[in-house]
Formats: sequence, structure tokens, C-alpha cells
Amino acid sequence: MSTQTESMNVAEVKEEHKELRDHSTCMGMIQPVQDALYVLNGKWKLPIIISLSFGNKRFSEMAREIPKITDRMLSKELRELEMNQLVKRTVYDTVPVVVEYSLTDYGSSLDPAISELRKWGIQHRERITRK
Amino acid sequence: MSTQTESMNVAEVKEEHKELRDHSTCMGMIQPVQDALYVLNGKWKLPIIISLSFGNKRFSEMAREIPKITDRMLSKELRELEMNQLVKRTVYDTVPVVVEYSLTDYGSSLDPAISELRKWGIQHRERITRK
DNA sequence: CAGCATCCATGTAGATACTG
DNA sequence: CAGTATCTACATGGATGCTG
Repeated sequence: MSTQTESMNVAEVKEEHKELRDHSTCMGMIQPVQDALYVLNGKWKLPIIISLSFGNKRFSEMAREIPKITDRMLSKELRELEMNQLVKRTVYDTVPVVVEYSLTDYGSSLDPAISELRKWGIQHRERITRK
Repeated sequence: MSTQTESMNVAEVKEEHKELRDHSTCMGMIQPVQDALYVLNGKWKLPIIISLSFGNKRFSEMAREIPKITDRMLSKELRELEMNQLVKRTVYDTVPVVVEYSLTDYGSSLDPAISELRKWGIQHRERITRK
């Protein structure tokens, strides 16, 4: 009977804490995505990374290649991406000076995520233009 | 000889337009991601979607489950997600009224993208806490 | 070429209070 | 419970012009 009672108590405790567990589980699933979003925030970080995934680029190449971006935003976002070590900036000591941007290996590690996002975006565009 | 000349011309033309093609290719890869980002913009849309991927929720459940979100932001973002048909809002005519939010199938279709983002986020957190 | 400075508009967020 | 209203503050983004 003590066994019986104990069993029930465990079940009860589990039941009592079910919501809390789900809660924690859910938060645990959200947190890493928030972490990613924190680094990739804003409209331009992913476009910049995609642009560089096609090869090293110079500032003005990127400015031409990324639709609608301004110099100001490109400059600002490149700096943040560099600080987070997703992008590398190399200055060649020529006249005039040449600056080349490239993806680090770490930056390239975003490829699978970007690829999935792109797949979804393609479906999404199809869906909204269909309507 | 005419054949030879033609071949060279084609090659030359292709070479001439190589940069333009790369440019268009790159923009074509960026656009769908921008489309996705447009719907998912802001800090809270993905966390909300993740929260609902664990089951239907009521407003205050979500407010408790998503770290740091305010009622105001939750309300605002839910409305936008509903407009984009990623989230469904069901009102039960009880007293007091019960409102249940759920993911649409379309909302669920973001799962693979979110999953990849989460993987990256986990690696990222490990990386930055290691340093 | 590779940006930076400036000004301005909009967006995002928090605090607090309030409603049906 | 499920939000809305208001106010405040800072962040983000855009336009334009300018520099070494």
C-alpha cells in the first residue's frame, strides 16, 4: 500500500509539474533560435551573407548586388558581421586601396539554415502571387 | 572558319555577360530569403511560431512561455501572423471567453527552416560561451 | 573606391493603466 | 482571461552629401 501510495504520489507530482516541464522544454527550443536571431537581426545580414557565399566581394560590388541596400546599411552591417566573426575584411595596400570581404568558415556554416529559409521563401512567394 | 568565328563570338559574349549573370544569379538567391524575412521580421515571430508548434495555446500561456515578451508585442505579432495565415485564432464562446491560437499547416511548413536555425543557434551559443 | 556624417522617418520596446 | 490605450525612449533604416 505504501508502494501504491508512493506510485500515485510520483504520478501526481509528475502531473503537477507537467506544465512546468512543457514550459521549460518549449523555452529550451526557443532560446537557440533567439540566439541565432540576435546575430542575424535586421533586414540585411542574411542577404549580405548570401552575397558573399557566391565569392569574395568588394564593397561596391555588394552594394550593387544586394537589392535596395544603402552604403550606410552595408557598412554598418558588415561591421557587425565582422565583429561576430561571420565575415572577414581584408585590406589590400594598393593605390587606390582595395577592400575585400569574405565569409569565414563560421559564416558558411549558416548555409543549411539559409537554404531552408530560401525553400520556404520560394513556396511563400508562389502562394501569395497565386492569390 | 565561319564556325570558328561564331564560336568565339559566343564565348566572348558569354564572358562579357558573366558578371551580369552572376549578379542576377546572386539576386535570385537573395530574393526568396528576403521574402521569408519579410513575413518573419522582428524578434518575436519565430519564437511565437515555435511556441505554437508545441501545441495550441492561449494568450496568457504564450505570454508566460516566451521569455521577455510583453502582452503588447504578443498581441501585435499574433495579429500579423494571423494576417499572413501562419497562425489561426479561435474564439470559444464561453464565459469567460477562451481564445486559442494554433499553427496553420502553412505555419508548420516553417519547421525545417526553424530546425536548422536552432541547430546553428546551439552551435553559436557554445562558441560564444566557450570564448 | 570605400566608406562616414548628418538629418529625418519609422519601428521596436517597456511601463503603466485600463476594459469587457 | 485576453487583450487595448497611452506615453516614452531608443533602435533601425533611409536620403543625401561629402571625404581620403
